[in-house]
Amino acid sequence: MEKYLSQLNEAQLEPTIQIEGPMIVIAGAGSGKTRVLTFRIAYMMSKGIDPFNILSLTFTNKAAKEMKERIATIVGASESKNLWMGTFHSIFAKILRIEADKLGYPSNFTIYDSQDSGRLIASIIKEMNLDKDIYKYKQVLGRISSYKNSLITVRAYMQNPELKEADAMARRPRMGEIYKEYVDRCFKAGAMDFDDLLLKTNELLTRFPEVLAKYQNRFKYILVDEYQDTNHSQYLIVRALSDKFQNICVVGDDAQSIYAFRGANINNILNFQNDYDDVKVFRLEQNYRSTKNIVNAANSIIDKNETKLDKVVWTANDEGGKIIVNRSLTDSDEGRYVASTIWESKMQNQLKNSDFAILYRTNAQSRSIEDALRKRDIPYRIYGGTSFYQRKEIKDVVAYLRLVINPADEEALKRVINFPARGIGQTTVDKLIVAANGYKRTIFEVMKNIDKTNVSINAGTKTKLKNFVTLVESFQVLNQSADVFELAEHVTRTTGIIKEFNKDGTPEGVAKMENIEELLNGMKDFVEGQKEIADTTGSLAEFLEDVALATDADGDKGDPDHVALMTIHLAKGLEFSNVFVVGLEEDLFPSAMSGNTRAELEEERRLFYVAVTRAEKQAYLTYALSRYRWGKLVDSEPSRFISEIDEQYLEIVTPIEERRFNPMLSADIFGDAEPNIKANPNKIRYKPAKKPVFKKANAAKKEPEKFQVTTPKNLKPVAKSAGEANLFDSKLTVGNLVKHLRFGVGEVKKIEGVGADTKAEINFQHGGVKKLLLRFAKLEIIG
DNA sequence: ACCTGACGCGTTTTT
DNA sequence: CGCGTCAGGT
Repeated sequence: MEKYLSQLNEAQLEPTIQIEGPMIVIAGAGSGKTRVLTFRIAYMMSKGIDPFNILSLTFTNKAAKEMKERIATIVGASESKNLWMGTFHSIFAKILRIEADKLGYPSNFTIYDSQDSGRLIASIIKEMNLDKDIYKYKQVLGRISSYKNSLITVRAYMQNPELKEADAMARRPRMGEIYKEYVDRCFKAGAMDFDDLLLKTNELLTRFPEVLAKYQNRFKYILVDEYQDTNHSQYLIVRALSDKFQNICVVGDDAQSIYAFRGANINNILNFQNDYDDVKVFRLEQNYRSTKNIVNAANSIIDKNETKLDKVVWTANDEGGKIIVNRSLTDSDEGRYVASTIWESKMQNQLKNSDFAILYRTNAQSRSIEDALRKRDIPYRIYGGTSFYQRKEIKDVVAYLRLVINPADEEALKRVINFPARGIGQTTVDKLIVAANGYKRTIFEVMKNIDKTNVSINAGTKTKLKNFVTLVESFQVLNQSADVFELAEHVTRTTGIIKEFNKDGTPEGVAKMENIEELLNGMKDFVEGQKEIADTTGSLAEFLEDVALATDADGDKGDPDHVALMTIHLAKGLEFSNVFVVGLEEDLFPSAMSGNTRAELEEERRLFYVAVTRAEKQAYLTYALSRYRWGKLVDSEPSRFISEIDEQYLEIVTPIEERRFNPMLSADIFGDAEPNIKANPNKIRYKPAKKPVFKKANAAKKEPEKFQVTTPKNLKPVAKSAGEANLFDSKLTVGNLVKHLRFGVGEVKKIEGVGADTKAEINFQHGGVKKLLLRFAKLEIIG
């Protein structure tokens, strides 16, 4: 242990070895907070504290897994196995399953994801004959979610005239009824939504003092990471559990609080010192991650916020390169800039794909970037977006499995009752829902006993319903003997899902089949993996829980050497050597939705701070003058955030292609950007371009063609300098021997593509086979 | 019950 | 632009 502790600086060491009592660690970006948490837990265990008594709450399951593995290497796997470490949602889902009967829930309750919740609410709104343009299901869901996060139950809502009035003012007087119906239906379906996992935990801990005492005694030591992103419901759980022993350690950075939209309350971290007696406060202010330029630039950003704790992040690292700011004409030009810059930088600095990340404000922005990366054959992976488990075909298969575990699961049932089509239409389903509500039974029970009901459904349809019930029950029987993989394979075959997607050879169908195959493979891995873990059964229920709480950040499959594409939210806690923050435009970042209040704008600014502080060596900020939004080309202005950075840390690149290929534009754009920042803070000040982007590598030679990557149309053969063959329009053929600056001599194996995308596959004596874009590769034909 | 085509609306961010 | 919803036809 001593060996590990010696790796810490003094500021890190203090909180690491402070075990007892309430404490807060205010940890600046890149200050080694994960290391402190990890070592602290290992240290506690080395001092004889039973891991069984330690509860560690993380922000993602991935973070928990990594931390656990790290601790295992220090104290041994058998010890660390007993640690309770995970997200609020996954930890308390586990506890709720144990205690479910106290709340009237089955222990195998379903977890509804946001899509399930949304569909149920939409269905309720329809059943109540409400105008769906006024009662927008997403907004209704948002309201309900925020009630739950503030512990406003249906009963509390009904007794609160202010809330009712607020909803009535928003032209939604029947909000309370929807809320009640939604809660009732979830309960009847044996389902909890994400917010319930926290709300019901609170209910459990308040209503049952003996349960509270049990977990208080169990979790004598509690750690909470990313405390700035906890909501009220989570706050109360932490308070309740830590109340007896007060060994509570929270870690966080107010400057990185970016989840207010989901109910996170920044005051939890700002006020922590008032919540407990004799709180010890630690500050980690030395950044080990980034260059001076990046740290200083980030500080100049966060300085603009009023709400913040007192903290100064600094670094002893190198100065580093300035943050490069690039403007493009359109979003696709922006994509091409990013792709070509990655390409160049990889070549010239010997970097891997995984040294790069591209971060954006909204998922929709990934498309133009993807296109550009694909064109250059740069491997990438998109994190988040519609994640694997949210795809239709996957949710369909999973819905069958959910029914096996919990046939009361209304959303799963509605999903697959007529998929693949078996002649049970909407009208029938509507009748079933009405009947189920009338009989106070689940839809599945009504179907099962359809002959004993007075539901007016014709005989043929009744038979179809009975067949469906039999089908699901046969799966339940198989589940007694088969593992998850075997069951799922059986399900996809007997339901006709496989046939459904195979019937037309459309690319979509093929892709869906591949996804289902991937799901099955994942199940096989799960079954294999669970065999090694003693205290799990590898059961279907466990698999489904993993699926329900899977995070987009979880699971890294495929080639690990890829460029990472993700939203800034998802990038929190991660670091990359080179980071591109794209789409820095007003109404996009900061988002148009956040322009109303100072608090919202400050959150956007913290988000920008998070984005910039992901970078270790080099950060790039890009924006486009126009961008496709909703299929229309929309003009955009540079984000105010760019001009908020102290300009001494920036290097503003003048995109040469604008001048070269758009003489009209270049005159306008370069002319009107006068440096009147005070009067118009949204306008960026443009310095004349001093140097090209790749100044170091290109210092010796001028290579204007680097900036000509706009559209293929614009690419014309460029004048060749002596001794350097530009092969763009050359007669390079298969079999030629060529010489490359870095890779040396090689033989041309294949030529593919046309125009700007012409690529040659070359087998180099030393570098192996490489695919090179001819317009960039400086090749000399030598034979 | 189910398919087709027209239309209209939406994008913050996620456990 | 692309998805989901709805009316109309079969």
